[in-house]
Parts: sequence; C-alpha cells; structure tokens
Amino acid sequence: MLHAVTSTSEKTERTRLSAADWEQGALDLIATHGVGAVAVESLAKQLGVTKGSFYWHFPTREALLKAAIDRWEKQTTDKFIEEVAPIADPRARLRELFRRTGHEAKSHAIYSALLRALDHPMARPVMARVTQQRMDLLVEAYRQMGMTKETAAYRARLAYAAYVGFLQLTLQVGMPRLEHDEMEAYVEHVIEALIPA
Amino acid sequence: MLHAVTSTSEKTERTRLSAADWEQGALDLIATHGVGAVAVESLAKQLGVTKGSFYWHFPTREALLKAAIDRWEKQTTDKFIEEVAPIADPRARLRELFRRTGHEAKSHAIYSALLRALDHPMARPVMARVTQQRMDLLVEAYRQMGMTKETAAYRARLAYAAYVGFLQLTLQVGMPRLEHDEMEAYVEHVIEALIPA
DNA sequence: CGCTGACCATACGGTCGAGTATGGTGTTGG
DNA sequence: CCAACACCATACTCGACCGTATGGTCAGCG
Repeated sequence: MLHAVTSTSEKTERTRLSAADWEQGALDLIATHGVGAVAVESLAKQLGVTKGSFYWHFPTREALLKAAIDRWEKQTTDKFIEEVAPIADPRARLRELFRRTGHEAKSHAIYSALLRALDHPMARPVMARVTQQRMDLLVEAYRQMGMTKETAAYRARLAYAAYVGFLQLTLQVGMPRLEHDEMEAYVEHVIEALIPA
Repeated sequence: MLHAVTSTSEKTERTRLSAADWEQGALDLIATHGVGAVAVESLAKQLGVTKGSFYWHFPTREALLKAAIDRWEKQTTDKFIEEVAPIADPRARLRELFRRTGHEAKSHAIYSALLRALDHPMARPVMARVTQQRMDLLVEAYRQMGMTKETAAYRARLAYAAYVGFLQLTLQVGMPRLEHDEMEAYVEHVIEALIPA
C-alpha cells in the first residue's frame, strides 16, 4: 500500500501527487499507447492511487488531456526554437533538423500519437499550431536558400510530409526496422534529395 | 451476385440487405469517421434497420470489420495492379502514380483511416501486405531507372513516407487546403524532386 | 395454399469506463 | 495540539455498446 508502482518515468516515490504528475503520466501513456489509452482508472492504478485522487486535481478526463497536451506543446515548441532556430546557415539548419528527427524518432512518439487522434477536438488546434510553426521554419530555411515563395512552400510541404509519413511507418507499421547505420544512410539520402546544393 | 445501389452515404431503398451492404457501409464509415466509428447499432440505423438484422449476417462486430477490410484490400490491390503496373517506362509509371494519388486523395481515406487504427490486431497484417506491395512497386521502378539496390530502397521509402504524410496532412490536419491548380503544381514539384532525370 | 427460411424488430443482459457522493487520513499553520 | 486543508479510498450511478433471446414478416417453392 505504501509502495507506488512506477510508470516509465521514474519519479513516483512521493506518496502524494500533484496535477503535474497526472499530466506527465498521461503523456507517457499517449506516447506508448495513444490518446485512447488514457483512462482515468488505469492511469490511477499506474500511479498507485485511485480515481478519487484524480477528480480532486481535474474536473474531467478532457481537462487532463488538455492540460497534458498543452504542456507537451510548450515543451516541444521551446525545444524546437532553442535547438535548431539559432543555426545561421539554412542548409546546416535543415541538415541538423533532419538528422535529429532521424536519430531520436522515439521522442516524436507523442506527435505521432496526436496525429492519430485528430478527430478529437482537443488535439486539432494544438496540432495546427505546432505543424504550422514547423512548416514556417522549413519555408523560411528554403527561402533563405534562394527558392521562390511558391517553390519553398512546396518543398517544405514535401519535407514535412516525409517527416510525418516516416513517423507513421516507423512507429506504427512494423516496417523493416532500420538499424543505426542503415538509418544513418537513409537520413543522408533524404538530405541529399530534399536539400538542393 | 449483384445487389442494390448503396454506393455512398445515401438513404437506401426498402430492399433487403446482404452482407456486402454491411461491409460497404462499414467502409464508408471508416473512410469518413475512422474505424472506431463502426458501431453496430448506429450503422444499423444508418442502413435503415436494427441490430437484429446485423447479427443474422455476422456473428460479431469484429467479423464485419475483418470482412470489410479484406474487401477493401482486394479492391485496392487489384486497382493498383491493373492501373499502374502495366506502364512500361518506370519514370512514366512513377509520374502516373504520383499524379493519381495527388488528384484523388479522397479515395485513399480508408488507407489513412486504417493507418490510424494499427493498434487494432485486425488491421496490422492487411496494412503490412498493402504497404509492402506498394513499396515493392516503388523499389522496382527506381531500380529500373538504374539506381542501386540500396539507393532505390531509400528513395522508395522516402517517396512512400511522403505519400503517407501527405494523406495525414491533407485529410486529418486542416492544413491550408490546396486548390486544384495549386495541387497540380505541388504534384509536379514532388515529381521533379523525387524522380531524377 | 401453406410451409420454410432469409431477413428484421424488440427487449433484455452484461461490461467497461466516466463521473459523483461521501467519508477517511496525513500534513501543516496558528 | 488541533483544526483546516490537501489528498485519497470506496461505493455507488449512468450511458454507450456488444451480444443474446425470441418472435414477427415476406418471398418463393412444392
């Protein structure tokens, strides 16, 4: 009764929980099993408590979802801005972007999961914002490389579609799993194809 | 064995139903609202009957899902083979492939919906087969254009990822909807980027 | 004509998960 | 030390669906 069974992220030895703990737990669940897997009772059991606790912190399940997704949006937006935006040369910036997404594809599990839950009204606006931000980033880089407005827009759309599809094929479908060096070669191939010299 | 009309969501005539009608109805629902929206009672109401009818044709909801998905697999596989495979020149074949998927994106709604339901054990093997078949088609075309085995595999993967991502961004996310001529230009851009001269 | 079987309606039972009601327990400030 | 509050448990209700049981109707043979 005093031992809290841990989730994927190790931190839950505190006997009492806060709203942030629930949000993080929800995000873990979303990343591993999708939005639909976020059920109040199962999440409560996973955190070592019961639903009685949950409904003290949140009025409803939707409220938890909203809080969790908003939290994720802030995290991912900040990270994007501070890690790739500072790179001056547009080609180097794009290359870095591609290499990152290729290597740590797992960290994009939440984005991929939310992509599968767009019928849910909660996810739509957030995904629209996040996607738009990233697209703008791509368009800007391509424009700095000398492309016209239209060409840059199309190329950005193509690149981002390749990213989204890559996540789907890698995370959802079995797909012949690429190993590290194969992945490396694939990423370089993509860079060569989508970043003109 | 031909049956009544019931093409798309249209109120059906007072005729009796067959298993095929239920399967087609399920496919329509999948295309518009996803696999999760296939509920026995609501589908029955949509077809103008009650569940009593359903359980005469199918033993369970899963059986309907399996039948519907299998039916779709056959349709899409046959269509793919007879419409693009015959084209001799690999570049022309690829171009035709890209143009098709660009123009009638709506007809790929089921593929996109099933992509979002891969956690369901029913969809996995079907999607694995369909995806593999299409990937093979791409790889073969690229090989015929003189690429090495590795390069062709990477390029095929990139192209297919772009296809899958395109579906997601177009069908699920709002995304600045492309109009006909814009779409045309985008498709040509993709062709230029992914089919080397 | 009357029987048979395909097709359908109605009513009921069972499960699962969200949300509510209410009371209990540990921590903390006055 | 003892209220007050934050956090949690237990035991419900309620609605959405799946699946079952059983009886009704219409078409087409024999």
